[in-house]
Amino acid sequence: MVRVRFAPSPTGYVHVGSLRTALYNYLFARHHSGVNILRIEDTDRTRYVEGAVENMLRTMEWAGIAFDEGPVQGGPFGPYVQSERTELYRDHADQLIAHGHAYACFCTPERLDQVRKAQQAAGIPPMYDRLCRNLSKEETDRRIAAGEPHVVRLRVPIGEAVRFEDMIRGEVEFDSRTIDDQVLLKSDGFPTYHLANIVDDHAMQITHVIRGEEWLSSTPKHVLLYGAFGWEPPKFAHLPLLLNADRSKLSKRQGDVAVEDYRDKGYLPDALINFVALLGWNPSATEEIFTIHDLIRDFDLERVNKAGAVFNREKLDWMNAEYIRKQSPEELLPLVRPLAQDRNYVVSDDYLVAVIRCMQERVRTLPDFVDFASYFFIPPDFSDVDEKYKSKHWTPEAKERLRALLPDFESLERWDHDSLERVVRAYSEANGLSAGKLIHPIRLAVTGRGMGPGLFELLAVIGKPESVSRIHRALVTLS
RNA sequence: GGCCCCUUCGACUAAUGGUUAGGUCACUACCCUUUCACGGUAGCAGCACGGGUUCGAGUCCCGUAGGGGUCACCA
Repeated sequence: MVRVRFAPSPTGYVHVGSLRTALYNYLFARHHSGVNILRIEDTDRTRYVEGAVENMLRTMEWAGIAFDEGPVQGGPFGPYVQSERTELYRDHADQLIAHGHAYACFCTPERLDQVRKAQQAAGIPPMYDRLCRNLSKEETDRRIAAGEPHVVRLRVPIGEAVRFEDMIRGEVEFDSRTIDDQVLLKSDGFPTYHLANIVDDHAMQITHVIRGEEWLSSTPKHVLLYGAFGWEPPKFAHLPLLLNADRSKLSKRQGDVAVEDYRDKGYLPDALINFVALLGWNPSATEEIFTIHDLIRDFDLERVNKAGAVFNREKLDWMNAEYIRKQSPEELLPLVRPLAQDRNYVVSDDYLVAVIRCMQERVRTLPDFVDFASYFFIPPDFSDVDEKYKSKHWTPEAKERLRALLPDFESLERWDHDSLERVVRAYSEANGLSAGKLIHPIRLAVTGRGMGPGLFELLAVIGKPESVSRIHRALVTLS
């Protein structure tokens, strides 16, 4: 039975890289009819962020990533929050010490800092100098009994090759001389990531550890820990990193990295998921749009790439537009409604649906529905009018034609697309001009813009009284 | 700097050792068209470099260069 886990630390928002890690875990679990587990890694009390867990839960739900075991749904291996399992870690640290695989270290942060600086100055790799590694049991016990602050460190074997098989990269080997005597238990009694992670992965019977490549270099420590406990390590799969445009690790400084940012900017969850799924993995290379079911059916860790992938916003925009086009206007309504509300646009559902239908194939994100087409909600004020378009189409002759056409509009009984088109075409034919000579000035007068939906459908949505009055008004105010 | 990982169009990627190196985004042109989009057609553009193995290398091996990650009582 495949059992995988997504193990975020609650830092306040969900990084898109974390989203992809969570997604791959989810896809892998579902593909193999396995179990997807959520575990909160909150062992750093100094980084505690109020509400971060709740936010993460909400974001995962928005993204459609479900968990079979976790803090919300519980499960046979709980609790699924590390800060509630500290006793377990302490017991295991003791066990390690008892078997000689770990030792207490009394070095102060100040001393460690000094040692590190000296090493850097000397040009040698900064590592713990192992001062406390060979303290006698008596001295150790005495100092602990005296209440001296200490940490517990892993006793890394000397001169051993540590190797493991990575499902994505193949065999990876480290010389244990390059591995630090890692702190396992901090002086506050909380475990570090390394200890808690291994203890929990084993306790929760995790079969595959799927995580970001930034963990690759600490994996030998984990392998050593499994060995020290006498446990069989899980299979590892280290995912390539998500990158900025300059190919550095995707970071906050260079744009949006939080899933919440994309949600708030009007990206659909299915689009984000589809996009992020294809960053580092591709099942066919000819198809780009995949439903979550497609992804589950096709997902295969063996096909995950080794190299990092640049997060390309333009392709995400395109994909989001694809997803928006695939929805029905009615499905989009509840997503657009709050945006209209935010801008104090008061319109009926029917009206909003009509606007959505007009704009659907012209937007990339949800807010575009209301921001690209504010004229559906409020009259244009021409403050940001396209001067080129205006000078080309808002000529004295054009205004004359509009004045002449207006009575036909005012007397029009059925104000719908076809009737409007008939009237405009009839007029232009009768006067020997192309329909564009009428269409553009009307568009400008009614919308204040030189682009947008077809004029007749747009007028039909805005309605007769408003359209006619806007034309009248433009005729007097717009010079 | 040590260690580890990586390297196909600008970006995401495909290619049993035998292809004119394919697709998608972006970009360009054209078509459609009342504008903008959508849609359609075409185009631009890539195997980091050097050796080796092989009849044949993007693909296997070695090296070089470049990029990245990591070196905390953070995860």
